[in-house]
Amino acid sequence: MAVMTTGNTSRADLNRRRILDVALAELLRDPDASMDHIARAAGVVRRTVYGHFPSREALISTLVDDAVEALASAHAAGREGVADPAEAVARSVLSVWEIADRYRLLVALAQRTVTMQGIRERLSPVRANSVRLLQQGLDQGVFASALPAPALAYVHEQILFALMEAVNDGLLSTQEAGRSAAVTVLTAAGVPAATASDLVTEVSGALPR
Amino acid sequence: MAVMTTGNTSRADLNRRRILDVALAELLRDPDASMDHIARAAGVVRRTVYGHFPSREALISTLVDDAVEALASAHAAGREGVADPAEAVARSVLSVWEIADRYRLLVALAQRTVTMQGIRERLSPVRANSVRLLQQGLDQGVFASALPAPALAYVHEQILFALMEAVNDGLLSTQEAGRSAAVTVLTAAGVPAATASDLVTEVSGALPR
DNA sequence: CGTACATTGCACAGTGTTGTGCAATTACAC
DNA sequence: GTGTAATTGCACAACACTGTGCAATGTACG
Repeated sequence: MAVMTTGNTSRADLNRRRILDVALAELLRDPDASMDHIARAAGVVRRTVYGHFPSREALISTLVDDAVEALASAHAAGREGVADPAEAVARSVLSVWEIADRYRLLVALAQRTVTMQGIRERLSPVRANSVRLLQQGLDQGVFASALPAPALAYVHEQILFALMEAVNDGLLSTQEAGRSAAVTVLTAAGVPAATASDLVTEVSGALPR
Repeated sequence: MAVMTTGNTSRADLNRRRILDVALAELLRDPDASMDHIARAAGVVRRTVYGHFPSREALISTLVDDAVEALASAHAAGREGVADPAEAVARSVLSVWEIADRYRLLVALAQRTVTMQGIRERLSPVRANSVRLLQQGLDQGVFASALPAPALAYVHEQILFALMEAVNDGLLSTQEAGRSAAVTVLTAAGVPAATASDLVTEVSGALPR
């Protein structure tokens, strides 16, 4: 009986991880994908999935937990120790872009009445931070939008998803898409296009990458 | 046997219309809403819905037909006889905004693999027009975005939906939301915020309303 | 009133999905 | 190899939804 610490890679754990990865992809394609569909896509029989997750709800819940955590930390990482709202937004978008697929799944599942009524609640603190940041920018006159901050946050979010779809359809490369997303979000908020572009290249160049 | 021309309002026709209206709303909330759910929301029994539409597919198909037609004509109306791409975009957004809910349903249904594979195809000419218009703006330097026109079209579309949700959540009034949508779309495309705002107020003031 | 038509209530078969049980089989470690 | 754990292949029961049939009820209209 080997002592199992975090990071072990037994056969079961590999399967579990693969199931989660495939489930993310499949649920992104169709939020109502069946357990059988997910299982087969993961190269596994439906019964095996139930060996790892007691119910469909549990599987999705695990996905949601991971996504919320990843989103919150990505969002926070982007704006820690940054005073300028525009720069904070730029860094935040670049950071969130890395996990945008999980973010998108969260929103897709939250829209669905059937699946988890708690997603919106668990998402709201993150969104509140986003709104606060945008409000700062509006107050300081860095952003010139006529929209109230909460509405601007919706726009912010949907721009990310629009560019994800663009990447999905081969209109954009993944790397440049992150920067494009940041620039477009800033531009939509009312930052002059040239300023936004310069800011993002500067910020993304200074990233610890 | 009365001669029935378009515009009659028998009891059956009223029910049919109400079912369609309610179905639009319910399917917008949940694209997989059951026939029973839609029927009850329309104050009718499930069997009655099948009296008007032979199948769920047929009901949705009717909705889709109306939506595609409405979208195409709204989109066209916005840019007829207008030379400036920015003004055309502004008018187009204002026009499409009137039927944005039907537009949104189309996109929501198209994402669903199960429901109608033909929606994307029937939507593509409209989207092609949108892309062409945006491309003009980019070529003439009216729009300053670094995004390719097709990607910008995705952003354009999602901004509309974001502001619909904002209206839905009471963050914006319906009337001002239309103008805000136009301004935000233009701003996201790289038109300076002040210019966009002026253009839209001018255009919307000149609208035959 | 009586006729025509729309709606209702119920019952039904077919289908897809979820979650569970259990025995057989397979992979991995020692 | 032997044993332990995971995976597989069925076989269930329960449930929700679709689409149809038919008799009963309701509603408009002359």
